[in-house]
Amino acid sequence: MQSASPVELVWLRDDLRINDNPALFEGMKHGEAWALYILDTESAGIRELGGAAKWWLHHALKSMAAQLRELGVPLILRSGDPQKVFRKLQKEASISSVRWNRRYSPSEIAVDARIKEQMGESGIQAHSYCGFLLKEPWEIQTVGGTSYKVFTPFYNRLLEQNIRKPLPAPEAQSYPQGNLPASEDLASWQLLPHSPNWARGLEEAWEPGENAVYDRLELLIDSIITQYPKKRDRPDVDGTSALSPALRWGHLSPVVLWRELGRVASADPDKALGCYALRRQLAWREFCWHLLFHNPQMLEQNLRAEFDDYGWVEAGESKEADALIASWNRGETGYAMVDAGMKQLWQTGWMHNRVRMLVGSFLVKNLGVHWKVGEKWFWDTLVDADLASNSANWQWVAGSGADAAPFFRVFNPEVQGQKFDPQGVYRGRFAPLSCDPIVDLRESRQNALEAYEQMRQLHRSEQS
DNA sequence: TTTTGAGTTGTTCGA
DNA sequence: GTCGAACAACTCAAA
Repeated sequence: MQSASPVELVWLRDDLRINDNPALFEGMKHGEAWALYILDTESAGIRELGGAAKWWLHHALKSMAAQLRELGVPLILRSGDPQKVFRKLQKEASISSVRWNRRYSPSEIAVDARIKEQMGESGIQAHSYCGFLLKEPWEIQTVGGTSYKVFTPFYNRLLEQNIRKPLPAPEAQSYPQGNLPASEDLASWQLLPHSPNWARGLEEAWEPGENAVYDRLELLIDSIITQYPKKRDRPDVDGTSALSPALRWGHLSPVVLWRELGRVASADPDKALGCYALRRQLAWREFCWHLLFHNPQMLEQNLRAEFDDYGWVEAGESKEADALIASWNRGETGYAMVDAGMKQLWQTGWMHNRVRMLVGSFLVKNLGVHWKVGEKWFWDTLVDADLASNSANWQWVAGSGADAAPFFRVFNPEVQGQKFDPQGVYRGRFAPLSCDPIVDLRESRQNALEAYEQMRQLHRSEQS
């Protein structure tokens, strides 16, 4: 089943788009291109996708396959260990080169490095590109040549950078005539939930894939952006970009968004503040990947080691602990803002940014539960679950991160409700029924502050 | 090497 | 009702 001339293989991962996709663009430029997506179920350290992410991936791949078909590019689906997948594919077809856009988590870097090596041994070219971030994590450096640990100076340095021009969608090629290597059936991957189908709310809320992105971007630029600095904090209105899943799955290139915001800011002064505020948020995504790239241990460990002594409750530690965690998971804490957030997450696979902070603060500080418990739950339930953002932001909330909120900053869900959901619209939509509070806010806050004080003293005595 | 200024997103208390 | 201070020093980044 040898193809007539060697093919350009484009290995798709978190870049399910045709616009500004460097690997796809270059592959198609150099010859007949085929696209490949591997569901990696075997590589060491690769985290299995959460349920909501699997749902998204299923639909995103379907959408991407259709887009690629129009470009004349076949999409081959394979599952298993990428090394074995490539070895097999090398026997089934004559491959000239493999291209991909880089990934940055420690285990993914390891996988990609092995593939690059394997290609080298087989005499196949391997090229990687920057398509997931604005800048490579190693390109942003302090004056001293080290990585950043504080957001603001990182952001200022990012603003000095030239952000490249986006690439257009590639021109179509004619769909390959001969036999193609077999593709696995997407349905056989069983990414969709079955009995029960808990994804109905997700189906109503989202349309995975690149097609839906540009409608949302248009709405954002036409109207939302003007009010963005104020309304992005309001969970009761449609005031955020809602582009996080598109960025997570690569339906939207951060470069496209960054440049578009720059263009709009200079074209319309009324929108400039909103554009810069959203750019700043996009820079947070960038900062999280910068942090993870330079501190790969942060997926598992507190970035500030003294928090190892905090004494957070872990899952499975006791019946009482598991009951608290279960109440939080289900949105049955008795605090309407927390419960609304957790129910929004469960129903739609997404939660408003401000509410994420508040439910996080509640879990870690008021319930005294380890941030890893929350991190895992978010990983499983968010359609935009992003490894770097998730771990960096949970550590931020917990106070254990490099540039974290001071620990004494404890969100009060009732005060937050008054401020950001003044009419109770958000609470009413997602948590109309309330139960008895599972903890006392004042008392649990006091306990947290005391435990923090104890940890600090322990840390000080350890140091001396 | 030392110094200096700054650091996403909050709450509570008391004047 | 409103406003400023306290909460806690500590680390980072740049000069």
